[in-house]
Formats: sequence, C-alpha cells, structure tokens
Amino acid sequence: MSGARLPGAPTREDRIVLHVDMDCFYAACERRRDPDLEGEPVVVGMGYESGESHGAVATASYEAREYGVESAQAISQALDLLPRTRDDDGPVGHYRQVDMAHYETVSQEVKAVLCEVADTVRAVSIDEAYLDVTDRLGWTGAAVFARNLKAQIREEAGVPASIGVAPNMSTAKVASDYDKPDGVVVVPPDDVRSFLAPLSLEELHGIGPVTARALRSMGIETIGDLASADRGRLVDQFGERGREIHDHARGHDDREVEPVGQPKSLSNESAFTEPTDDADRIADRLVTLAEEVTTRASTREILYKTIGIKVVTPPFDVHTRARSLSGPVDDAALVETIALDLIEEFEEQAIRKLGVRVSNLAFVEEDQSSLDEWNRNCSNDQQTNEPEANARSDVASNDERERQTSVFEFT
DNA sequence: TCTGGGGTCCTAGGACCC
DNA sequence: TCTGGGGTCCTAGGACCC
Repeated sequence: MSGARLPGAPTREDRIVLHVDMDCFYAACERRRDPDLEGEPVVVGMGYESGESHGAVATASYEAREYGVESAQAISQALDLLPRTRDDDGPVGHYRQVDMAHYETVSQEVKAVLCEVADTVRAVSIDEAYLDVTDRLGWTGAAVFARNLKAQIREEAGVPASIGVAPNMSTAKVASDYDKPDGVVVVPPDDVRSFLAPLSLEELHGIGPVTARALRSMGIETIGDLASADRGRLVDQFGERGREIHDHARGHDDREVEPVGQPKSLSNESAFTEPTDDADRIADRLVTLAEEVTTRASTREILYKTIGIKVVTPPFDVHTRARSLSGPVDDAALVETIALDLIEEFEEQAIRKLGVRVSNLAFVEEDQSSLDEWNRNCSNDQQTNEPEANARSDVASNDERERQTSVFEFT
C-alpha cells in the first residue's frame, strides 16, 4: 500500500511551479502608502493603538528584526527593544496598527499580476501564492521569468517579493524562503535532492517544533537525513504525515496547483487582558464574538451546521466544544444561545481567551465567496491582459533588474 | 520565547446503522 | 443473546501555517 498511487494519476516531475512570497508584506504595504518609512524599522501590530499595547507583532521589517523584534512577540516587548521615541541616540521604531482592508487591496493588485502570467494560481494566504507555468516556459527561461515577475509585482503593486521555482509545490516553497528578501531561487528537477538535503528540518512546510523535536530524537537532523530515513519507521511514528514529510524531503510532491475552494469554517476569537472568571464579562465577550462571526457568515451568505466555542484556560490549555444541528442555518440568535450554553461547563474557571466558530458550512447557490470572486477577476484579467503579459515576460530583464535582484540558481 | 487572531488537516474514540 | 464487520457522523484535541 505504501507509496501507492491512483492508477492513471500522473506523477509530473516535469512541472514548473512558482511560489511567490511577499517580503514582510504588512510592513511593505505601510511603506507603499508612506514612503518615509523606506529603510526604517517598521513594526505592524495587532492591538497596537497609539502606544498603548496588548497584542502582538504581526510583521516586523528586516530593519526592525535587527533589533530583535519578531513576529508574534508582545508589542510591549517590541517597544522595549525598539522604542518609538528617541531617548539617547537609539534607533526609532515606526509602529502601525494592522489595517487588513488596505493589505487586501494591495494583495488583489499583486494577484492581478500573477493571473496575467500564469494559467493556474493558488492564493494560499494574503501574501503567498503558487503558480503553475509549465505550459508557458521551459527550465532555461525560468530564472528570467521569475525575475521579470518579481519586477512586475514591484512596479504594479509596489511591494517586494521572493520567488522559488521548482518542479513541485513543496520544494518551490522551500526555495522562495531560501534567499529572502527579494530573492529568486531556481531549483531544476535534477537538483532538488541536493538542494534540500543540507537544510534543517523546520524549513520543510509541515514540520513544526513538535515534529522536529521528535525527528531529532530519532537521530534525524536534516532534510537529507529525513529523505534517507526508513519510511516504515516514519509512518509508525507520525502516521499519514510521516509518509508526507518523507515524500517532501525527497522532493516528491504530486499535489496539483489548483485554486483554493470555499472556506471550511469561520471563527472569531479574542483574548482578555488578564485571565478572568467574571461570568458577566465572559458572557458579554462571547455574545460579541458570536455577533461578529454570524455577521460575517450572513454577509457572505454562508450557512453553518455546527456551532462551537473555544476556551483557553491558563497556562495555555485549549478546549473546544461544539454542537451540530440537523441542518444548515443562518441564525445569529441560535449561535448566541448555543455558545452561552456550551460555556456553562467552564463556569468558575479563569479564562484567558475565547472564540466562537461555525463550521460544516453550506453556501447559498449564487454566492461566490470573496476568494471565488477573486478567481473570476483572475479569468477576466487573463482574457484582457494576456497578450500584454506575454509581451512583458518575453522581454528579457534589463540590466537594472539584473543588479537589484539576487538570483540564486541552484545547480 | 508566559503566548494575538484566523484558518487547515489529521487522529481517535464513541454512537449509530446495516 | 452472542457474535462480526463495514461505514458514517460527531466531538475533542493536537500540530501546523500565515
């Protein structure tokens, strides 16, 4: 059974897949509308408002990272490392509150460019996408194509990107990360194994701290070690995921690049400043979250069959409770009632974080979530702009682009 | 790494049905 | 009443990603 493939399913090792990853996307968007931030340490945070701060860093520019500021760090800690006012001669950090609406706009502009140059685009998040360009070029033209695409994104959307090119999604993802920021890394089919081998386990998408630790305890230190590890042992230890990471470590990944479909769940969550067991505050917060999530569902004409809550108790224990209905509904009052009912189990307990989630989604016939709307735009753009895009891609990069872009070809 | 918010996928046990 | 096996749905938790 292991390694079995569906009969007839092609193993296309000859594909050309790009992974396009925006560099410090939120910070880059802030720079785009405020050019004074160019070259300055920029920190974009959630919950950061006029200097008063709970919440965390969403994105730190490379300049800010030099002072130790990192993603997911507490804003207060970031402010310690990089104050926003000059006391002595120290550096000055520029803080901005997350503005998703603005980043969405920029993201659409980037994606419009991607749609011009590729037949298939999979937007995996606001700042990341996979492209399949197998039918548009060969390996000899891959580096020039990627370099041009990067320049085109910079020109038309005003933000920098890094691009990885490889025969599959998994390797392309690793490649885009290899020479960040502003890098292009091309890994032709014959070089995949030797490119991946020396890298550390966490470079592989899907290996986090827990899996890495477990692998190291098995004597596996690098992606190369993982590639040559015994498959049966990995499957015993990690189940289906063992199979997957083994494949990816060896540069095998048959997943097709296809547009992402409809969402599987919608949720809203929010943390208390400090853990609380105040029943009124908890109920109030829960009602607010229920409202937020049902409003979103309603706006997008999404029905849901399962309603759940998430409760995080100190130190950081995550509990979920859910209840399913007999059929899909759009019923804000019901969500509130069920959420309040489910939370009763946690009465008297201190809670640090709460969430409300709807899942088991159903979609009203005419509705095409925003992502699908985006896909529609994508096809329109392709029709209207394709000739121009091709013209662009065919024009070899000029010398200036050559200089400002570090192209790393792994051979 | 004392920890924000929005997601995805996988696993495992139990209920229930045929 | 004891005995099997297969399949599906539900719930809860865990790991991971951006």
